[in-house]
Amino acid sequence: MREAGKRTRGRGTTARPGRPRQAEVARLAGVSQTTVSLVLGKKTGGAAISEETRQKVVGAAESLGYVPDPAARRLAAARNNLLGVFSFTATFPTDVQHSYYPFLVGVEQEAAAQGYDLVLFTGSSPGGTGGGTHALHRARLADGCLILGRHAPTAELCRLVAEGFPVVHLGRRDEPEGPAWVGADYVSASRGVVERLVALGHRRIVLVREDDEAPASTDREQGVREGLEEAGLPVGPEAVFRSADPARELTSDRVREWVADGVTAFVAEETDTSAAWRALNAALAEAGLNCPGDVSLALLGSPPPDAADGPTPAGFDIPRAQLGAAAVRLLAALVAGEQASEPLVACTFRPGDTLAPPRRTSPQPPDPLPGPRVPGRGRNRNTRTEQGEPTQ
Amino acid sequence: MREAGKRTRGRGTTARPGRPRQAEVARLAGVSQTTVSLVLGKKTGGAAISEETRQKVVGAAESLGYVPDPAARRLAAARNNLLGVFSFTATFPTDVQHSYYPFLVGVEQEAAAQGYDLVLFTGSSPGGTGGGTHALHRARLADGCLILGRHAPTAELCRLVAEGFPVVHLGRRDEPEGPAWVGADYVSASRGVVERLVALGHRRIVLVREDDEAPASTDREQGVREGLEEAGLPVGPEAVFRSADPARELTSDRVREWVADGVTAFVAEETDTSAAWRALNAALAEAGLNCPGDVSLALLGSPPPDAADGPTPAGFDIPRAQLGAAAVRLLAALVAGEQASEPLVACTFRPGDTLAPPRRTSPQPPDPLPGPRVPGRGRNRNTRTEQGEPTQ
DNA sequence: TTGTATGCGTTATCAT
DNA sequence: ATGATAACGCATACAA
Repeated sequence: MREAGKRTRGRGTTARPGRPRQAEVARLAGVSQTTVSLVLGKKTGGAAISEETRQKVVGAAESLGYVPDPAARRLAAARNNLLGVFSFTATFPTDVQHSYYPFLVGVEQEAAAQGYDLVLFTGSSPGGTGGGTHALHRARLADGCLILGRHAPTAELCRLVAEGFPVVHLGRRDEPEGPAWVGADYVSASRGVVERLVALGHRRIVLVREDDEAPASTDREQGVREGLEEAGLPVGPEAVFRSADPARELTSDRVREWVADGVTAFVAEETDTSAAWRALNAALAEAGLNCPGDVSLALLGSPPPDAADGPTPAGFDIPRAQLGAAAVRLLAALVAGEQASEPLVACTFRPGDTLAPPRRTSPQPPDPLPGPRVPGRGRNRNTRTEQGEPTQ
Repeated sequence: MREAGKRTRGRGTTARPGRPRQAEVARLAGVSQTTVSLVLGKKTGGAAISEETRQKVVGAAESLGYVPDPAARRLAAARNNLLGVFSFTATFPTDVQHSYYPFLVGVEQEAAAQGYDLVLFTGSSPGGTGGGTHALHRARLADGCLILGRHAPTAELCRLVAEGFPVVHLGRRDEPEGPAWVGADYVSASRGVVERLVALGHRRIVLVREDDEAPASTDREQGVREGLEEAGLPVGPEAVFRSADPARELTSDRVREWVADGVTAFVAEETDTSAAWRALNAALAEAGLNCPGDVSLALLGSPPPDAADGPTPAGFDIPRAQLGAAAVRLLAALVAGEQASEPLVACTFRPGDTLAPPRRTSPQPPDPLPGPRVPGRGRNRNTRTEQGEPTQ
């Protein structure tokens, strides 16, 4: 049935006119298609190919303007060199501030380096093929998949993971059976900040944070606690001020009280809103305390863009590009069947200009580093924030 | 030869564990693979499929998490719902200023709306499968492809186009056989700016531009000329100051001369460097002329970000997101085999605060509007910029 | 060293 | 209304 060449070409909707195939190159070069594949694929594969045939093939290919068909290549190779990127808010929101752009910088670079292209799954927006909660199904189109937003449908996600599909989440996750992830090492970074303060001579340091259970928050607190503990400083409740509404509850009176009580440095967590940081600055200003002089300040994260003109707060920056790159590396490793290693990426310390040694007028005894001194009403230091080391 | 199932799986380097295929869906549903393809492909193809089998198939596919393999689909000459994005500088450069981000905003939105996912081909960076000048080859994995940078290898590009592969370039192109494109309507926008100036009473207007042959430059000039002509104002060489090095050649003396000669308004083109605009401002400042008072100023484009604190220059903004969206719409149309329509996207006028009526002290006769002023838009006789409508 | 045969997953044609 | 079967273009185990 079917005469030769009956409908050999132009079957599909996208008729591809004269694209030369390996077979034609082969004919022109007087060799077999296999040889063409071998030569053009550069796969010396242990064996060699006579320089003569190689030349013939290359010449023929060139004169025909042969280019390999990626679809065919990928179909045959059983991989498509595609890494999916899933963001459960728009990947490119109109407000650049909240975008994943900084991560994408690293993602793209590393993907290119690893030889992958990126598939941007156009979010959970309607109109997409999958649509809605089933959006994740399209992920299988790629060799593996990167999750960006925090609002991925957990069930779907875990299903993918359970089925062995390589998935990496950008940002920490706590599910035991959840996807692999990479995240910033907030604990170490925060501890490092406290260490600097201690090194400068500060002995009473207060962390100001919002009332949030996000890992990003609890990690920072743990880091601060570790730093304090390490220096033998009190880690009791008086070391942390936690408020759901810092703007109102963090008053100038409260600040004055702290300072009178011997506090010489404040550390604020950084969040979407920077509420803690803003409130702290406002309260200090209202209390008439200025920053490097009267008290030292540090911000556990990058300053909000609208504060670009003030003094640069000391603290740390999240290496977003590196995080993106790390995520891609991890994903590539998973795709290749290798095992993943360290999911944490170190933050970089930002000296800023809000740090100084404490005023000597404070009521602190000038003793160096006191031992594990547990102050009067100190509850025990319960550093166990219990989120455990990442298992990935 | 070859026993059945001898090496059916795991041939490739990256064995993808359980990526379900249509055959497995078929087995689970108790039908043939063909039926699965029919059902999942929604191709009613003349025949119908019993609702019962359809349900079985859909159910099986869903429970298996089946997703069609894009490569296979492509190879079989079908569509992917994948749109390629090719940027010939990094898609996400570290310097956000120069990025395609604003375009991508629209691209993503419109792609989602049209039901496409995006494939970001990781630039011309080495390490990519194709690498170097052959980077464009990978495009064929998608149904069509968007070109972002200005440095795409023209030959390859035209080849794709010649072979009937849907390609849309973001930004004007002049090749007759080149890809379809969408671009900002600089001509109309520039003409509009001149019209405003004229409406304010300006009769002597000078365009300051760099020495560049890019369409973006010549279009602006043409728009200005059209605006002048329309108002019956002189469009001779004295209306355009063109310089390869405005910073040096656009002196304060030159500016004073113009003003003495009756010039009351300047229009500067906007480029990468904003050289014309900067030079103009510098010269005016040095000449002691201030802006809305002594002369009116307009900028044919968006002001450079580092000028954010000065007065907002009047002029127009390029609706980048809309451009991106328009590009996707066009590409989708091409993929669907439809014909393309209007490649130009209108810019939005920016009033700014650098415009005012001319000083009455100038030697202009206060006569109203001389000449054939056509107030309406008469949108073209136009744009005879000769790049013709895209032939796609 | 080169050629032969076969499969990758899908769509499309033609039989049933 | 379904099921075989043949491509699509390339890569590879295996034979020569």
